Amino acid sequence: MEPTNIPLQRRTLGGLLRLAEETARTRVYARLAEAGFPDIRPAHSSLFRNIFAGGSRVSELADRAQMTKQSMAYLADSLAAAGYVTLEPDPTDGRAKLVRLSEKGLLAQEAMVRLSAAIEREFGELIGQKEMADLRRSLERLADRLGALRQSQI
Amino acid sequence: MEPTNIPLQRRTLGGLLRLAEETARTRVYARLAEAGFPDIRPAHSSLFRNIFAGGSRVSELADRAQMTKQSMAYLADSLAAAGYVTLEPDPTDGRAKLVRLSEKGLLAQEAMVRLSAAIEREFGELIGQKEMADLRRSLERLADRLGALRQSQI
DNA sequence: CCCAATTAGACAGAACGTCTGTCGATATAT
DNA sequence: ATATATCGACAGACGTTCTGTCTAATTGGG
Repeated sequence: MEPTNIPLQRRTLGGLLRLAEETARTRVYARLAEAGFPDIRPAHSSLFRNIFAGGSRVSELADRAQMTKQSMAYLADSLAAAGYVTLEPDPTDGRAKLVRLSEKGLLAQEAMVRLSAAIEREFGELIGQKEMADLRRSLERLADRLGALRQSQI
Repeated sequence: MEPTNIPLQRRTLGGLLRLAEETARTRVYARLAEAGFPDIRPAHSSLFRNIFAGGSRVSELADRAQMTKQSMAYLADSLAAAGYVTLEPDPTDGRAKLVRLSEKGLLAQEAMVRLSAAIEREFGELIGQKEMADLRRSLERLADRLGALRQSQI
């Protein structure tokens, strides 16, 4: 029997990215639950990642997260039900709704950033902190260039 | 007004990985559709990634893809309906079902690998081919170490 | 050889996150 | 002042995953 058991010789870039991302995501949300934030799910990160300190509108958040207003409204509602954000009418625009992080929401956001950094350090222990720093820098550069592309195409 | 408009100063590792992965995924599946395989969706990659040339069982595929047998069976059924795989009873085990790539399925798998390589090259044009090669090597090392961890924990 | 335990998959039901399409209310610009 | 655009709400759908339960088939220990 030949040792041709590996389905794909060269792993795809997408597969490699996905494995790293999924591992990081799983760890972050598991520890977030242990830390007292069990009702925050991965999808909520599009809100936490994009909200401003003074509050943001749903459509503003949807724009930045590159998703529909409906989807973002669904996330905002579920986070409001769990007490992470408050929803108030925007005084400057009668149509709009302001999403604002509550005290608990701020703590959760801080915990997410802290846990993400911890997992980055753990990855660094596996491949070396210097190599991990290089990896981050490359991903940042890639993200910047891809973002620039997206801007210019609009 | 302060320029404190960026919600998070330091982008999280997960966010960076997700952006790269999502961009690669979107491009691969858009071009796959243009190349004549419009009914292949991202979820199907867990099957294409893990299937052996001689065919594989559903539970074998589910194991390797780290998902439930039900989920993999659903993917296999939908790919069978679109003609990418055939489902035959396994002659060596009356309970089992063999999933095998059809001619069309093989072509699709090749196209996916080819497109993935093309997008990797495009990313390399953005950040430099050498830096891209380093990035891949780091991700491969990380994947290997994470895989080793997972093995030892079972 | 038989019975118990395991394994392969099927089926039903649910949850989650996303989408489209339509709608009323409010702002904005000509 | 009216036409157009925007904000969010509502209803409905789809894709992907999960749990839980079930039958059929296989395997191993006594």
